[in-house]
Amino acid sequence: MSNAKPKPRKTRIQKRNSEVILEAALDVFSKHGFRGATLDQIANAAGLSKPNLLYYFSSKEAIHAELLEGLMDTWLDPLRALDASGDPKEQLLSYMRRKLEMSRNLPRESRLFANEVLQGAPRIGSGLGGDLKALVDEKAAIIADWSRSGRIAQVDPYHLIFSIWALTQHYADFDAQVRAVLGNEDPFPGAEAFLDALYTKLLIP
Amino acid sequence: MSNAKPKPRKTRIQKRNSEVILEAALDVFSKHGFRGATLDQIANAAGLSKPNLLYYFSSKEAIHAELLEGLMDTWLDPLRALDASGDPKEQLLSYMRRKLEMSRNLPRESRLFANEVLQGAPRIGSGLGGDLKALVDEKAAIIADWSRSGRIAQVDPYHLIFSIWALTQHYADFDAQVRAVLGNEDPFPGAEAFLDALYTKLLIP
DNA sequence: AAAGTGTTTGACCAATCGGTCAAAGTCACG
DNA sequence: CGTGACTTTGACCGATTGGTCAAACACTTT
Repeated sequence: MSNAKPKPRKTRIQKRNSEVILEAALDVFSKHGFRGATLDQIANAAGLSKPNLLYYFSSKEAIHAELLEGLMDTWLDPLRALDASGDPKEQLLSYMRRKLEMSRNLPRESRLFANEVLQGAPRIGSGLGGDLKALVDEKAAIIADWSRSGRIAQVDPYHLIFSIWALTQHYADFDAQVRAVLGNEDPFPGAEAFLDALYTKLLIP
Repeated sequence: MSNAKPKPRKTRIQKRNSEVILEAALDVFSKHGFRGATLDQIANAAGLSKPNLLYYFSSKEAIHAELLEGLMDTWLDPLRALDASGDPKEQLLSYMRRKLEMSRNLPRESRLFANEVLQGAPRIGSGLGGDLKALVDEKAAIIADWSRSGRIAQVDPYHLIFSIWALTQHYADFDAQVRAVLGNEDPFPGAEAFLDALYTKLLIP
């Protein structure tokens, strides 16, 4: 509240080490959750000493907060790209594919969010109620319009968005379960084919 | 490996306190994850002292393990009920509805599993690769038969099952996010209507 | 090369963690 | 009522945790 962190990294070393720390922290936090992660693990993964970590970030919470904040934008980008003037079915399928690709390419980020939301989003609550809700409301209105004008089937736009989140992130968040069932085969090609068919059929007016 | 825990509770007090402890532990573990939960929290929630907890369970891990094991059956029951001789669409929709109902009525159980799987299922790995995989393989074969005989559309049975897991459990596991977007409105009626339409359309041959 | 700024670390700390133990208390039952 | 088994707990322990601090080190600038 009182003292805004000095975001702008000044020196070359500061920039490099901050990035190294955030990268290591993403690894550790996504694997063990906030409470399960330790500063020693992060410091070790970053190749720095623990006091050195705390020279760059004032606390464990500060690292976690900066990670989440920095990721939020990336995470919501695909939804932002949903274009009211595009072809409805194409827009929604492309949104789904982008989210699925993010699950494949950024599974740690997905699990970081999942850990946070699972436990009630205690450290991000405001971000969900604010930016996220506003964005979803805006895009849900677009989808509702598409439904109303008969360009896609009648669907609840909120649950449609939820379904895209759930189905795509599942492959990152529940990777252990998916792999336990499928063996070590890459699930993403099959997932994309399935989801393509699923949403194509759903959206037919 | 060496010494099987004496499962059978003998006295009345033992039965009662074991249940109280497991109930409290479910609350705490599902809210904070294994690492985030403390014995003091569980003891406090159960209304017992910490040493008293450890009189009934030999360790924190033992409580967690018994919780997971006891829940696994309940959790897989709806899938077990999938009947090869029933009507395909009705069977699958009814499986989905049961899972959705479990998300509504047993959200703590859902989050307990989610926490465990999210972190790579370190304390349950064998259960996933064994019982779960066998059950899913069996039911996937049934669904594949339905597809092959043209009674439902051509769908990958594994991803169909994953989708039911993802879509139903999402409402329990990501409750914080759902509520942040929808307000405090109950999401389940809308979810059921949406999922009904989704799977009805998907399964049409 | 000297001074000042920025960086790194070993040693340390209070708090909390899971878990132990001996002693005290309570219960069932002959 | 008395006795033996069952139950409860306060005090305690070693390990780990997030975090501090002063001193050492390195780098840049003049």
